Amino acid sequence: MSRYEASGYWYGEGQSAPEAVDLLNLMRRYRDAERKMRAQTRGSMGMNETDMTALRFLLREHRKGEVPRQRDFAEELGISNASVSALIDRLCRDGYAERIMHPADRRSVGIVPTRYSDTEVRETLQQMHERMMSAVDGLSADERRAAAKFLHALIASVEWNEHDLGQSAQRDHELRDVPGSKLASS
Amino acid sequence: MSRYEASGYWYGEGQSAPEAVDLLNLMRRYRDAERKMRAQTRGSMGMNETDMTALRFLLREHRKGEVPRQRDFAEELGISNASVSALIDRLCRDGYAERIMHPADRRSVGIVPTRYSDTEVRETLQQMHERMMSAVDGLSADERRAAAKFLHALIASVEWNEHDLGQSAQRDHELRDVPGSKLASS
DNA sequence: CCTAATAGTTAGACAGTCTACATATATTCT
DNA sequence: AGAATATATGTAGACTGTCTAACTATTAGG
Repeated sequence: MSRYEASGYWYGEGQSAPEAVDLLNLMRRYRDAERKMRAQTRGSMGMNETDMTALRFLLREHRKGEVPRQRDFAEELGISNASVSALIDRLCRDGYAERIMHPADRRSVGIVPTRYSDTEVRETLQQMHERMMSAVDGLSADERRAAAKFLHALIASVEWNEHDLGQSAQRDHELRDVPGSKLASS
Repeated sequence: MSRYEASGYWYGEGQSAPEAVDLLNLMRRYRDAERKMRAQTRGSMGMNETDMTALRFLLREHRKGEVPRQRDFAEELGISNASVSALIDRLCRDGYAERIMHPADRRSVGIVPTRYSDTEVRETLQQMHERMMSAVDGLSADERRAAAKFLHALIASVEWNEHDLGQSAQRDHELRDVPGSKLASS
């Protein structure tokens, strides 16, 4: 209990539907749950966020039959080439990946996952993925349509920002006046 | 275009509904869009992830009439007291927060946001939040119900892990032997 | 009072990132 | 072919955010 859902608690068929704010709260709950879960996985594997993301990218590419190069990681992760060098060092040191010569370009280094890393990740993330899949499969066609519409609406709302803002921010850092409070000591 | 939706592209009423995998892909798209957007906001304010999360927590508490202490930040963010000290130093240095004496406990420091920080954040994140609200408001009651059901299902799938794993994770950090593979070069 | 618990700070170490520079290979133009 | 330029990666040194451990100040219990 103590779930804090603002208005509608059940949504059970004939009941009152959830408000927009309830849905956004649910999204936040989902995001937090996922973040927590990923943090746990990372923790148990002794990895940081970036390295974990890199490893998942590597496994994804590998399954597609691609052999990514370091520059691909830099682009995917949004970090510098130098940082990728260090990152791949760590993945290799800990036995998750290996450097091979790239077949087509001798300047490049091909990155491949070890069998170890595949099973390691599969045992954690993929189980959850399968549970999510079967859970969502239990929805009706109409419900899936509605969920997709919902998500499309949210994505559009978020992506709208990227074109709009991005310039006005770093202004007047001096004139900060503090709110009237100052309710110190007592 | 080039949206990659796997099977159903329209979901337009009588059309074929999205598969479970499509919905999970949409969730990923949403997550990536949100992450990107937050990264941009952080960047434009010159802050890192943790500091931004802390500032949003601070504003949330302040609006509720609470005056959080440093230990509250440590708990919320999952970092040590020492790191919170440094974090609050940064927030104060950059004019987003101020330390005040806590009314009830002279050991504690109360943290309050400056008016500056409120407007700064409001101008960025809150606009998006309002757009999301109105977008979701455009859905029908049935659609909102379905979206809620969808999210509940996902949350359950993710949180299931926390009870299941979590103990069998932090074990054997020593004996991890690297795969037999070693399938290096070509 | 004395002891233990709690809130915060400081110091020192470490990890992951960056920029700038260095090296090796590829590509293109005469 | 030879030179100039572009690409892919590696290395060095600095910076930031985190941690643990030790320290001060305050509170709570006996």
